[in-house]
Order: sequence, then C-alpha cells, then structure tokens
Amino acid sequence: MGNMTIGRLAKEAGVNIETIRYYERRGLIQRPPRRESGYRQYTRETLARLRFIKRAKLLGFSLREIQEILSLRLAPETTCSDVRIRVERKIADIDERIQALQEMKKALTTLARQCSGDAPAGECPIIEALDSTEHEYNDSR
Amino acid sequence: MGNMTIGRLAKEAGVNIETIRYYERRGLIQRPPRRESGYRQYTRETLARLRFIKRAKLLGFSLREIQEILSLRLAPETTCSDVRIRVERKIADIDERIQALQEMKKALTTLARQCSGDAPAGECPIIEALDSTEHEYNDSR
DNA sequence: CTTGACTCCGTACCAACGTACAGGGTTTAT
DNA sequence: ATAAACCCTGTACGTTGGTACGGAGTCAAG
Repeated sequence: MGNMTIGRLAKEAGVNIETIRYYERRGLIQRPPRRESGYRQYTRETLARLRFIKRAKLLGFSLREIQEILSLRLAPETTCSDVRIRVERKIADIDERIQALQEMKKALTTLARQCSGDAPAGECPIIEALDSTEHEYNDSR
Repeated sequence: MGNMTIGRLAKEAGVNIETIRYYERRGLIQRPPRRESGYRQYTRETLARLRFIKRAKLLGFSLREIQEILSLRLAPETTCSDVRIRVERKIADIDERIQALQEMKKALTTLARQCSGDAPAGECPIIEALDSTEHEYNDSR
C-alpha cells in the first residue's frame, strides 16, 4: 500500500492520471522515484498532498496559491500567521466577488421586473435598457 | 460622424481595436462595408451594439449568451419573455455562484479562527485541517 | 507466449476572451 | 513628398486547469 503506480494513486485521490502529471510539471507535487521501467512510484504522502490540493481548490485557492501555501511549510521561518494572512486575503477576495455578483443580480432583477413578457422582442424593455446610451442601472466597475 | 474607421469606433466604445475584429470573427457584430482600400467603415449602429455588448458583459453574460440575445431580436417570432427567460436563468446562475462563494467563505472563516498566529507553520491548524485526513481513507481495498 | 491493461513522453487541444505581433498597404498632416 | 499614424490579414500567444492523443515500452494473468 506504500507503493502505488500513478493509476492507483489517481484512483485513490479521485483525479485524472493526466492531472497528476500536470501537477508534477507545475511543481505542486514532487517528482517521485521511478522503477527500472521508468514507472512512477508513489507513497501515501503524495496521496495526502493530492487531497490537500483538492480541498484547497474547493475553498477557492488557485493552484498557484496552493503552491505558495505548500512551500510555506517548508520554510522553517514561517509561522502560522503567514498562512492565516493568505486565508484572510482569500476571504477578502471572495467577499469582493460576492459583492460584484450581488450588484449584477440587482441590476438584472430590476430589468426583469420591467418586462411583462408579452411585447415582441423588438420592444422588449430589457433589450431597450441594454441598448440605451444612458447608464440607468448600476454598472459601476 | 456616421462614418467611422475601426480606430475611431474603438475609441468611442472604449474597447480595443483587436476586440472589435474579434467580435466580428465571432459574429457578434456584422461585417461592415469596406472602402476601396479595404478599411472597415462603421456607423453609430455598431457603436450602439458594442455598448450593448459591454453592458451585457458587466451584467455577467458571456459572449455566447450575448450573441443569443442579439439574435433573438432578429427573429420576429420571439417575444419579450424569451429575453426575460434568459435574464432569469442568469439570475439563478449568479445565485448559485454567490451560494458557492458564501460556503467557501464560511469554511475559510472557521479555519482562520482556529489559528492563533504564533505556531510555526508546521503546526498550523489551518494546514493541518487541509492536510491530515488520513482517517478518511482507511484502506477498503 | 500472448493479450490486454497499464505507463511513458511529448505535444496538441479545450473553453473564454481577448492581446500582440509581423509584414505589408493607406491616409493624413506638414 | 515624406513621415507619422492608421489599417489590413493571419497567426501566435496569454491565462487557468486541465484533457486527449499517438506511438512506444512494460506488466500481470491466462
């Protein structure tokens, strides 16, 4: 169980084989030792790392950010707060995106309310609103 | 003012020249008539369309979706509700994204709270939370 | 020993939305 | 008339996160 081929590892981690090789190329996982034949030999350490990556991705981190976080723990100088800073930055990031989406939603909702649904598309108030030169709805940014 | 070169149009619309040609390739704007020299000749109609596209993009529509909406008004059969359906679909879409982001945020906030900031990164509870879930995958094969 | 499943490498391709050349020709201002 | 500024086409590049393919070698089971 300590020794896995790439196919086994992929299955365990629930990712594609190609993804593993891609992560290797990107430096997210180390190059594993090889057999005589050239086959990659993995241990569960790599499995743990793949799961780490998967979770971090679910939390909204990009591969680059994950790479940064992973390298943080190799540097003995870094403290937990170095990590926390990144997490907080990401939270702020997410907040901004939520904000932008909420503004979009508001504008769209306003548009949708103006539309009875009966008019031919040529006179659709939605289309007319998008057409008009004035910025009557919130499109800051 | 009815006649514009591509450069002028780009300036008026606040987009890149290349973007206009790209939209032409994608079919978002029609191929304009040309001068003898081959130069594209635009009218304000195209300017209005570029502004339409810009606004729709700000509201979260993809170019493909914008293309769909634009072609809707050419079909005389379509009514306003065909347009509204798209707007409502987009609202639902945005809602989902907001939802996902809020879940991310919640998880990250929980993580950040667990972190004093003093520990070395090697013992960071954030990293540990992402990392060690060895218990989750007891070998079942 | 043969067959099928697995792995190797390198490269190309996907979506989405453009941007940036290169190597020409044209228009405009001085 | 000449130079600056503009436009043309076609193609390649950039991002992010992978996926797919081709042609070859390797491993395990029957």
